[in-house]
Amino acid sequence: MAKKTTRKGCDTTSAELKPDPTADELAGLAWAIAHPARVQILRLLIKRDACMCGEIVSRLPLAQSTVSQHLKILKESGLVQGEVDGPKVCYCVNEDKLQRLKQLVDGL
Amino acid sequence: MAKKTTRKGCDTTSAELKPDPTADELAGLAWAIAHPARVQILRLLIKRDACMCGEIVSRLPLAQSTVSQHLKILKESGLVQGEVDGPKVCYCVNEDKLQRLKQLVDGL
DNA sequence: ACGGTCAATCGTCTATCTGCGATTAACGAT
DNA sequence: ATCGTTAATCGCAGATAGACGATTGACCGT
Repeated sequence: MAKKTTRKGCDTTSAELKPDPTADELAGLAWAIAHPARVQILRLLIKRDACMCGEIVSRLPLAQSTVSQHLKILKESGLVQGEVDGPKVCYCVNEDKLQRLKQLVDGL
Repeated sequence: MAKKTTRKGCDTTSAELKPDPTADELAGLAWAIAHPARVQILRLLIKRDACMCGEIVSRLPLAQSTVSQHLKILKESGLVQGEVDGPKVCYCVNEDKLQRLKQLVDGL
């Protein structure tokens, strides 16, 4: 079987999938910004309009716990990192990861 | 304790959130590629290594129905469009949307 | 008209996301 | 040591994603 016409000269015998680690990397980073609230949070941090969780809460129509959750997701993606500053936490963008995201998207 | 009562009532002081429609737009496009399988599908279509659903199925370790679901999501995002070609459907990338995604990410 | 091929949809199941209030934990200041 | 501020976590609920097999639908050939 597998008599499908050679569509593009590429191996028609099913190359299966290559490990393609960048697919997971890109998907993970994209997932981090796949929610409007997280996009807005990220933008606030990029523009340095906000830095602490409380500031973000006051700018978004979301509860503090919800914002904290989104921040957690952003942190896990690596796009954002938090520096403990006393009882507060100052969040800032991880420029390297942000550039990596741009690079991966641009290379699509 | 204090009085966290009027949580949403005391927001008037700050700028709240700007409508920021691009946040939703970016989140929507990011969501489309927020899954490794969809990243790989998109890449196959970009490289034109594959065009039909069946071809994609043979390259990914996923069932046909699952691939069809992912294609549906990609279509709904606008990144991909399908042209009916007889009993088959030839999927191809919507370059405009792809460029828009790159633009939005780059503008972060 | 009838199969055969291809893709979409249906139904189901599990796992995760999203949101919130309430609670807990960490820290600085008094 | 205690209090007030700030953020993280817990527990709960509803909604949705993700995967699959099975079915349905569309279309081309004979």
